[in-house]
This record gives sequence, C-alpha cells and structure tokens, in this order.
Amino acid sequence: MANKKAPFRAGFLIHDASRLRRTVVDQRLRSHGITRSQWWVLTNLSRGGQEGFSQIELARLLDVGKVTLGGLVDRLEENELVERVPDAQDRRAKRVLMSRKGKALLAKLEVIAVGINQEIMKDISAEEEAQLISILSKMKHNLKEMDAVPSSNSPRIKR
Amino acid sequence: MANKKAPFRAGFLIHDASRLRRTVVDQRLRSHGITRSQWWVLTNLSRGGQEGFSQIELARLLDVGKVTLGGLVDRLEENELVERVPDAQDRRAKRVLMSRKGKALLAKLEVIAVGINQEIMKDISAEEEAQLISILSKMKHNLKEMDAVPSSNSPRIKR
DNA sequence: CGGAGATAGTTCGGTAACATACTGTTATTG
DNA sequence: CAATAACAGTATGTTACCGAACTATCTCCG
Repeated sequence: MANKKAPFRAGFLIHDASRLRRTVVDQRLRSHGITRSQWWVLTNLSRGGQEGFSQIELARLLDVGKVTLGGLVDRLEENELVERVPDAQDRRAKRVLMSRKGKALLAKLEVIAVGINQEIMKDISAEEEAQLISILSKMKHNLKEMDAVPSSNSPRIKR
Repeated sequence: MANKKAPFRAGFLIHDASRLRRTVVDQRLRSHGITRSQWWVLTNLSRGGQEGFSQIELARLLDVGKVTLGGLVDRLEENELVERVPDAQDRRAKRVLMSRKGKALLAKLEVIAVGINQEIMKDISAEEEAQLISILSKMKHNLKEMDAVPSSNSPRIKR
C-alpha cells in the first residue's frame, strides 16, 4: 500500500509532523495558559536584554509577519506575560518587554519542554537529528529565496 | 552567533519550514483559486474511485479532525471542485466526489507542484531526502503515540 | 525645509487547524 | 426490543497564520 509516486512525500510529512507536534505541545502547555507559538516569542524575548525588542524586530527574529506577531503579543499581554512600552527614540515603535511573571513561566516551561522533546525524538539518534537540522536549514533557506518571507516583514525594495 | 543550547532547534525548524512552505505554495496556487490544503484533499480524493470517500474516511486519510475536513470540503464545494452526495447505506454519512472541474484542475496542478518542489529541494540530494523522510516518519509515529491524533477523529475508546 | 517614500503598528477579512458540544443515525447489548 | 453507546456531520469559539489597506511617524533628497 506504499505510495507509488512520492514526489511530494517530504513536503507533506513536514506538514504533518509540524501540525502533530503543535497539537501535542499545545495540549501539554494548556494547563499553563500558554501555547507553543507564544512560548517561542517568550524564548526569543529572553535574549533581548533590558530593552527588549520592537515588534518588527521580533517578527524578523521569528520569521513571521507583523500582523501575526501583533496578535501573539496581544494575547501575551492579556495574560501579563509581556508589556508594550513606547519606544523613546521612535514614536511609531513599541518595545516588548517580558514581565517578571513571564520570566518565571519561561523557567518552568523549559523543564517541561525537555521532556516533550525527548518523547518526540525517541529512537532518533544524535546523528540523525544533526542531519535533520542540516537538511531543514537548507529547505528553509531555499524557501526564503522563493520569497516565502511574509510580506510587510522584510522591507520592500522594489516599488 | 550559533545557538549555544539548541535542544529544540529541530522542532522549531520543522515549524518554520512547514509554515514557509505553506506560504510559498499558497502564493503560487492562489491564481488557480486553491490552497495547498485543499489541493491535498483533491489528491487523496483521486484515489477514491467512483464512490469517493466519506468525510470521516477522508479525515483519517489526511490525519486531520473532522471539523477541519468539513471546512475544507465546504470551500471546495463552493468552487464546484467536489460534490457532497448522501451515502446510500448510511444516512448519517455523506460521500465526497470530485467533479469534472476538480479532476481537470488537479491535472494542471501536478505540473506546477513538481516545479515548486524542485525549487524547495534545491541542493538536497536524493539520499538526504530519503534520510529526511525516514526521520520525519519516526517523529510522526512518536507524535501519534503521544496522542497527537486530533480528537473526534480516531474512535474514543475510554468512555 | 518640505514633500515623497519608507517604516511601525493596527484593522479587516480570509484559510486552516484545534476542542467542545450538539443533532441525528446506527449498532450493540442486556 | 428498548436503552445505551458509538459514530457522522455540523455549530461555535479560539489560536495562528496570511495579505491588503490604513494611520501615524520618520527619513531623506531635491
């Protein structure tokens, strides 16, 4: 019953794995009132030091559009995990800062995430994981070349 | 600037690659009035013969929940690419059939998809692709074990 | 310096995915 | 055979993602 023609096998496998992974992680994080996407925002934010990041900077870090990021920050702010502060230099911009509560939650999640990851990576060797990372990085690079970076994220060069 | 601690690197890479891939494919298919998810439904449907599939069967094939599938079929039906027909044996069920228009579109898309895929897989050898498929299959298996199958899809055993 | 264009963020509308809860219908079993 | 469980599909509400259009700024060049 194996697929005769499997030209797109890899693509749809990525899609499946990503979706299933999201569902599992979200299920396990739900009791902590956060989703995997929101958690990833927090993680990146933790590298932003005192000044945090503007929303655009964050969007570029995460490779998502500014609309998506705005929504994520909305929900994080509702739960008081982050705070929006007007930028002193640029009155258009807002800086996103992690709250004390956000930092505390992030620390707790770290532990949970390690466990989840071990389960997902069961029977996958370190070497295989390295291969996976290498191949996916190439794909990601190719995809970006194909203009897959969400619009209104990278500056538009051509009029 | 490489990440010191990269325990979740693979997970988030999968997420990124999947999302970027979706954006690219959707962009290129947009002029044809279809999305990648809808196209995948059509592809699976093409193996259903004369009787097509019930929505539940399709949902299981695609590994998505029945609500998601219902929505996809809604949009496909609006565009007259598929048709819902009441099942003769089971009055609860509806069978999903591809229309002539759907078949014609599917044939056209095949060509486009091959091109997109080649671009995404640029600089990735056949051997690497095989590795990728093998590793992702393991992950998908692990994830399903972790109960990542959407609820109301697989039958609920426990009361 | 002043207007044109770029940029930061929001609003709006759409697809895709999820869970939960409900309506019928079928199947089981006591 | 009638009550109950299982199942197919829909309804409703949430999150996450996208693009396009809009507002308020900022920047830069003529």
